[in-house]
Amino acid sequence: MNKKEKIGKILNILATVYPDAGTALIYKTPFELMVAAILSAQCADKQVNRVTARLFKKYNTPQEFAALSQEDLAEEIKGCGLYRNKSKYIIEASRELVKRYGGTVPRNRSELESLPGVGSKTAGVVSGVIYGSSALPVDTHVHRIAHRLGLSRASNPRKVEEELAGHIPPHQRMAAHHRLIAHGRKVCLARRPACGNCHLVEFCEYQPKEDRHSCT
DNA sequence: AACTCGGGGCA
DNA sequence: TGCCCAGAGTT
Repeated sequence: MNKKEKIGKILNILATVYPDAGTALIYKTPFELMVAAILSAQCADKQVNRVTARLFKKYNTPQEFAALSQEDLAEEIKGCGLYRNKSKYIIEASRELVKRYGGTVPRNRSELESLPGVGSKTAGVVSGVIYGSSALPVDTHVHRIAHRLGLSRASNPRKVEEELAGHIPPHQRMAAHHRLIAHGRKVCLARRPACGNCHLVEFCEYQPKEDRHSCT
């Protein structure tokens, strides 16, 4: 079985186990999606949704966010952690959007990554949605699972993405992203993976140690 | 490569 | 209570 077949089988299994993964990630505009993606760092979606529901009733555009002070926005986004960093990133990114992109969110990943607070994973999510899911953002979960399944040995997330995406049709990549994350949170945990409940054991090269459970 | 930011979820 | 995050920037 070559790697393409292996990935295909894995994604088919994940599709049956996590059919609805990622369907809640819907925002009205690319800009609101970008703000939500920045807020998502190290924070569960549930909290992000609670904060953004409140936040977007007051402000919706890059122009409005660009006019806020960091202190004011920090107060608005309390509840999903890292609020000082995130408020700074969101305001500076908004100002950059107004200044360089006419208040629109760029669709190019390298342009997105040049924005404050927008790194590899966030840029991948934003451009993935805008591009109709051609990206396969690699976060810590996707990264860890790719290693355990023997799908990539790279340490750079973008390199991992290249190796995976090459074997996945463009329109299936974002779904794969969300399903791998769902699997990483529920079963393929970083510390104590629930290998007994895993549907992918036949493809997995990872053997948890007796008393120590490292990442790779 | 290691460190910082941070509140909420969960055992 | 302590431990752990659906990251990104800095040193």
